[in-house]
Amino acid sequence: MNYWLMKSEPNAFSIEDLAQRPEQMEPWDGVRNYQARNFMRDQMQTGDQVFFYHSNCEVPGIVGIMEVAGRSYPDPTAFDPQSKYFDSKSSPQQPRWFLVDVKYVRHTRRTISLAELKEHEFLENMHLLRKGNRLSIMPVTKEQWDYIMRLE
DNA sequence: GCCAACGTTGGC
DNA sequence: GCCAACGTTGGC
Repeated sequence: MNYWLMKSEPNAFSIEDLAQRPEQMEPWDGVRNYQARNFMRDQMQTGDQVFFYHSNCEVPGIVGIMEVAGRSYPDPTAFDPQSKYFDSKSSPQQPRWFLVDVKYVRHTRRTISLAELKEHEFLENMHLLRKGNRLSIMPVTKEQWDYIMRLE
């Protein structure tokens, strides 16, 4: 089993949005970064555990936990000219962008803020905390995962 | 709103 | 292949 962190701007899609349909799978669409795509396409497996991270908001941080609900498949929004994620260079025959479905697990008991995460030397190697990091999907080690769970 | 850091694009 | 210009991310 792998561990991940996935960012979303709560204005666009928040943990509350995800929690509204706890039994349903939600497609994590719109990712248009190759590194993030590769994680989803090549490495994510059903049952992987994921931190839901709110970015670009008042208190950026980890707000919940979700689960990968299946293997990746081509992102249909890339084929849809009406979608803001449309990419003419991606076709069903040769898809460029992939996604996975995710499933709500739970909120964390509180927001574990970016500022707080930065205070922990143990976490200094997290992708999230590295200078200039802009990845929206990144792996988390089991050790980092367990450590953060104990902060909660 | 600012701006640093980064990724992508495209001319050469 | 280089690199300047541009667009985006995301903390602050």
